[in-house]
Amino acid sequence: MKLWDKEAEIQFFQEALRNFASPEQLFYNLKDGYFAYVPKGSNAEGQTLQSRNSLIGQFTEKWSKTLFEPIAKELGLHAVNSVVCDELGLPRQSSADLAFCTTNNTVQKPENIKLLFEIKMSIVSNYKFTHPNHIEYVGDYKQHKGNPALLRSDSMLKAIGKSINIRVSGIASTKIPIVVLGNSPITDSYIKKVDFLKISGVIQGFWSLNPKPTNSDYIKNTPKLGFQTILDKAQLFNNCKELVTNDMNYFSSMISKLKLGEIIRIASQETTDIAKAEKFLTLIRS
DNA sequence: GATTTGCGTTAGCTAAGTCC
DNA sequence: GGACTTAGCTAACGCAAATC
Repeated sequence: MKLWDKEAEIQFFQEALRNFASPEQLFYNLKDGYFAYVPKGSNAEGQTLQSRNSLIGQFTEKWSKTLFEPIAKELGLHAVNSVVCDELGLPRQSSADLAFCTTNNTVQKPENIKLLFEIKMSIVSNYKFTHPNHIEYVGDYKQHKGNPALLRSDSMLKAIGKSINIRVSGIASTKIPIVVLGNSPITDSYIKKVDFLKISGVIQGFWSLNPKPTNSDYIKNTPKLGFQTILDKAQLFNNCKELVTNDMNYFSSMISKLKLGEIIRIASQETTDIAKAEKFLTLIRS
């Protein structure tokens, strides 16, 4: 299976049309024909397409599961959609889109979840539909009005908010890496933020699974790799392996140097480095 | 120096769907 | 039936750079 590309987007439309969806559910019905997005310079004629949302959401979540399944297997894990875990603030109504777990169940204990993914993917480029089932590429994301995936500020904020929500749900979440998956680049205004989110440990990365979203310029990676464009499956595998095999711990605080120094002094009395770290983590959370 | 333009963001709305 | 989720669009606003 390949990474995200035009064929994946065309496949989505054709599958949806074959199964149940009408052209009106999937495309803007404009003067010049049916379009996935409103081209720049065109008028939306009052339309705001809603009917595609849940369809593309379901498609990208299943698509991601299929892409990650062999990777999970290689690491001795299962790729599971819609994971529920109350201790992590993931109820049934707002489950994790995708996760690597030790079992294939939807309802999971925190200790069996090894990696959490939040998926923020959409149709990226623009396409024109003509009856009965012809779909033609008409331009990249710079040529239409809509902002796909991670280029939308509210998608970024939603992903960050959901991750924070997990991080503040309790210490059970501190051992689980969180990754946001997209299929577009990010905007300039989020470059510093994604790097800071990675350095501070809140989110381990924003990964675009779309190696070539446009032929013109786009942000491929940020300086600290808070955002990365995934170019091949080997890179994807290595990234996942690193997150799953390193025994990592998230911690955060807002304390005085005096208090911090005290914690370090007490922790450093332990004999081994691991024991020092464990003592430090206990103290900083108390 | 004043005005225009562009960008990023928030608030609010929409339609379709899920869950309880 | 009600609460909530989702992604897209519009209106409005603040701000700063560009232009007149």
